[in-house]
Amino acid sequence: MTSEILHDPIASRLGYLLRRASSAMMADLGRALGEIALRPVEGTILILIGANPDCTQSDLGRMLGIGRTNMVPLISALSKRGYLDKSPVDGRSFALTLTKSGEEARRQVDKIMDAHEERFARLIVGQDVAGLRTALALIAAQPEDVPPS
Amino acid sequence: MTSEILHDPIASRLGYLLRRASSAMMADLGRALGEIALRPVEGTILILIGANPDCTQSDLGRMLGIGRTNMVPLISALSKRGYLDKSPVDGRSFALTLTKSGEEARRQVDKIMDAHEERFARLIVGQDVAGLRTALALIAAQPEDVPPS
DNA sequence: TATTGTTATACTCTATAACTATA
DNA sequence: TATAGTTATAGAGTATAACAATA
Repeated sequence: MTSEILHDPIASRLGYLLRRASSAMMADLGRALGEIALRPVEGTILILIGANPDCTQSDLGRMLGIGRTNMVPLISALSKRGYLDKSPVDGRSFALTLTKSGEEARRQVDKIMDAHEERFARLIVGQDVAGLRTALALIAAQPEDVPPS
Repeated sequence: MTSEILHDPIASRLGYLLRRASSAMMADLGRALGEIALRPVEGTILILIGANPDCTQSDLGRMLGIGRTNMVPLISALSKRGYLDKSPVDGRSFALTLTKSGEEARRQVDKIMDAHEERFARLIVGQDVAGLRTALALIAAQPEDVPPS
């Protein structure tokens, strides 16, 4: 068993390659963002609020494909940590903005994500990166992406 | 908020594209394999045992990046379902083979996975699919992939 | 001493149902 | 009637510690 050569008819499947590549890259980002005690999804939320001040947590959920119930603890944690301000605008929703320290964290996330991307870009230098992005975007655009309301 | 145009500075990140593409493709495979009441990981295990008769569950775990503790319920479920035979070879490990119905299930999985891949191949026709595979394999080969012993 | 299989456990991620308040 | 936020809960997926039997 251990001494035998195992062959892997699954390794050539596009879906499996995608899953393993995604997993490797997410693990790297998780390690990198661990330096500032943020998870990838939390870093992403800071970036998105920075780019879309006064958006709601439902807006973020729609962008990220995360159901509104699962947004609650995410926004709550970032808020308790002093990174977010929630100002009622609607009576039922809150406009989200970054606090001073939230903006500082966002800047660090951006820097960490840039370095993370650069590490992987070096791996695939010589490949058609633009084509890779196009192909991934086409695949990602497939429905699935119909998260719970 | 809802009427505003939200912009998404994260959508251009390679890691995010990978994650969304992987998620979309896994969801599609999950739906497709749902027809025979198997999850992607279970279908994959049937394929791998078919290609590697007499392998152990630890062998499979190493191939898939799944820790040995988490292999237990997977193999147990497929075995209870009558898809696997476990024959002791070692005193401490079992040689896994497909039963008649396991082999039949494996054939169906293969067919379903072929159709699933074909659906997505059509999406990216015209793109450099070989280059895509190469890039994904390079990314997937990054460590991470150091699962618990 | 290292490996295989196992149990128990815990944490994250994701999904559903049900509720309140508001538009 | 639809939407925003919330709570509670359940199911995957993944991780660690600890143990017994075997190599």
